[in-house]
Amino acid sequence: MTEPNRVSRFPAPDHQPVAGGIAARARAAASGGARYLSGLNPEQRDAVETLDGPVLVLAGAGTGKTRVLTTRIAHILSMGRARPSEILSVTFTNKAAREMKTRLAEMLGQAVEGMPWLGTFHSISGRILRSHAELVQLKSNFTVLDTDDQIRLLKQLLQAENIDDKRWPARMLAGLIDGWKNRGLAPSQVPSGEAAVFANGKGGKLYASYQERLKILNAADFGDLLLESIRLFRENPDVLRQYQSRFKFILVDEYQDTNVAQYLWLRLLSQAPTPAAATAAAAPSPLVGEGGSVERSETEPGEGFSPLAPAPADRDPSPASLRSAPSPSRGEGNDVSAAKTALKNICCVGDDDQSIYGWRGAEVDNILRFEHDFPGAKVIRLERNYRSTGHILAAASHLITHNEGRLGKTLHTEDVEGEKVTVTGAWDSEEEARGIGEEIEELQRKGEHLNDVAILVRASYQMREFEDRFVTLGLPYRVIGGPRFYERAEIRDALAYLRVINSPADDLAFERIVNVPKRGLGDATVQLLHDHARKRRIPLFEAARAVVETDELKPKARGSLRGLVLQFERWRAQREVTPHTELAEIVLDESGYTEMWQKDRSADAAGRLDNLKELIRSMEEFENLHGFLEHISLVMDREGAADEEAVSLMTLHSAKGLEFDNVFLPGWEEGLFPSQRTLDEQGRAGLEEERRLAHVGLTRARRRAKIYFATNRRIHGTWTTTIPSRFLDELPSASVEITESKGGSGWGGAGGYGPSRFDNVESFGSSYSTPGWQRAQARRPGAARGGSEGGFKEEQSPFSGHDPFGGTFGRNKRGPMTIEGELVAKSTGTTSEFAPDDRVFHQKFGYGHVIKVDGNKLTIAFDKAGEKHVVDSFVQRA
DNA sequence: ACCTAGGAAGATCGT
DNA sequence: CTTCCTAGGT
Repeated sequence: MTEPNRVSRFPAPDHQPVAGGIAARARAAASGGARYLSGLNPEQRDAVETLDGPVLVLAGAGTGKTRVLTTRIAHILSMGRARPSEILSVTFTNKAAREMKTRLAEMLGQAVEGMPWLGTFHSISGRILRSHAELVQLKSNFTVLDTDDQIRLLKQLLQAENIDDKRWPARMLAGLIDGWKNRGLAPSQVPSGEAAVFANGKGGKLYASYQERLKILNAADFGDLLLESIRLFRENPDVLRQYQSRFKFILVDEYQDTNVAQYLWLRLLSQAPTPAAATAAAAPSPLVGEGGSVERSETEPGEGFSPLAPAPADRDPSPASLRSAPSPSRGEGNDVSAAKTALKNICCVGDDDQSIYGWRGAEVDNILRFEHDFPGAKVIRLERNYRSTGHILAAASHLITHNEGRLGKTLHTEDVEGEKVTVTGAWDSEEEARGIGEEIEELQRKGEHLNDVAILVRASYQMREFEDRFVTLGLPYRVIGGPRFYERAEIRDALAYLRVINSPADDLAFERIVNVPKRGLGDATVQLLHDHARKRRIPLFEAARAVVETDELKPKARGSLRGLVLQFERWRAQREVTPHTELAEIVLDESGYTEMWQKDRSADAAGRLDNLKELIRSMEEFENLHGFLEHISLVMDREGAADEEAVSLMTLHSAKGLEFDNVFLPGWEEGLFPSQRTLDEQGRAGLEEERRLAHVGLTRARRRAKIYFATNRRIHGTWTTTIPSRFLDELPSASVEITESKGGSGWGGAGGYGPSRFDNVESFGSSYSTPGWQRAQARRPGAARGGSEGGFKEEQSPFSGHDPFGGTFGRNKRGPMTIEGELVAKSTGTTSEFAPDDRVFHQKFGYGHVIKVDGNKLTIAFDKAGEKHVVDSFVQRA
């Protein structure tokens, strides 16, 4: 996959496009008078055609940002200004990278493999790091640790230091270390004041020993990918030079989300090669700067803008001040013109109003200071929105004006006014879900496609309610960016096996699976291995191999461990002769891992086995095990069948960059959105970020934006009354319509809920009086506590009108009852193939038995998930 | 070594 | 209401 040699073979003096290559094709595409340029508005065109010097494109939501980026690449190629491999193009998410590849492919006709340096900051950094791993004390097959591994490792360190991990949780330390890494700070660079806040001054030391451990484990965490490549560049100017001369053009997407480390990384790469290299590389490179780059490198890597000599920590530990620290050295000596020619052709695209990753270390400051950081930069604003109707855009624009400290853009559209943004109050979160469910069904009847409908939530725990509701309704949905595929336990276990095969020093992986499935190797055994390993400074696996030869273990454990060691050795040998997918199957099989789940009768066991199959399927795309493991933690995200009609359910964060005709925005309540925690921790800056998030949410909508809030929401399991979000008051009334909830009572309406709501329960008919229902109620003692197993809460909670069959009850005479009527009528028309007491299996809820049948709607008591109402096509006979 | 019950603590956002 | 962790029983 990656060719380690590729980089060192560079630089190639030849700028002629390779015949038949991507560039040639781009040229061909351009032959008709640059056809790809037509259809761009003047600003977009300017952004595409301004190739020299730094460019900042301020692109508001829906103004054609991605189009500009991809067209710009096409333009560079077709002008013959660079070859595909000389363009560095970074995005934040894999999704965005993929999107760009697809769009480019459309524009140029496949051949995007020719763009090797299009990817996320992390994947590109990782790739660079692997080529020079030994220079940062790693081996090229190093493991990328995810958050879970990170925490476990830190826990071990805390234990070793005898620090009470109750008082000083590993999570907190992980957060601190992440923060430091985001700011480009190595252990020695952390301001002592900050290093002291954890565990009575041990924070800095722990960070240092964590980094040491990582090297021993041949591992890097996410932050390291950037931090270590920065170090690589600084400590090895020749390596830096290679990349500097390689990349003729740099493009950055979502620049507003870059953190300090990413800024530094970009900054290093965007310099023209330093003099030492200039003689070698600059000559055949007429593209970069005029007359070669003879300027003194005001940026001797390491000094110039290093946050190493940052503001005294006691002045103000806020990131902003640390961030501004480098500026004096950067700005001083004002040889602006020199700096101008020293900088490469870097084009950053972003929108300060969509900066929503402050918590991850993003510095809006980066974009606000662009002109300062890249002197002579040209700033281009894209303000014409091609996405949303007038009212939606007006609402979003007006809302965001409440933020101070923005660069200021005025979005406008030539689209029709369209429908007003609706704001709907629901009594509680269940009603909210019900209301949205019904609105979606209504949209469906109007002929809308479910693919054009999205629900965007602030926090992922809001999703559950919708999922439950949609399962009940039989409404297809897909969760986007939910729990990451590779974060699932079974995937991580499987990967751990493969990791141990690939890299015997991977102690974390070994520890994870040494007793999974159960092999009788418990804490005591593992402890013994640890002692051995530490004493002799060898990996756990080696320790195991050695210990098996002694009689330190009880015979049973010893035999079991020996078996495991032998198995691994066999697998490693097989690796040479067996295709990696096959090997994976063998490993999962022989280790007993598959069997473990096959025997498991719990609800999700079947799903887990499916996931394992999917994992193996996904391995096919890679040449070998090594290549697969390299990419897995960075690139892997399951991409469900996207062509099926389904409502999309996701967080606001993961919605960035997407658009839908119909967007539902539930949960606009104080405390949830804006999130209390953000407010507490970041004050006004936090509030502004939340507001930007709201802005992002609204601008995802093309034709309909529907905001909801609930008056009561369950927080930590207890019902709490909430107040509507302040953001609602910040919407322009002319573009907003207050509507009544279709899911029941509505909040503002005359009196809302009366006691009469309950009166209606009886009259609602069959469902509550049927024997099945009563039996169900009788056999559910949990109901007395508030329905711990789902459903049946209406008994003691006057708030929740949970209706078994997905309709609405209550006294809303119009709409809802009709809908219910339809549903009931439909359901009684069909006869289900199921009967009470049938044993069934459900993809999501697992095994259970049928309590009641009503047409195609079943009431099922699931073994694990409690009682649910589902459409019969969702279950199968067990 | 394994399992279970029970308590305590805790919950954005994601490469 | 969850998940995580510990303690105690087998």
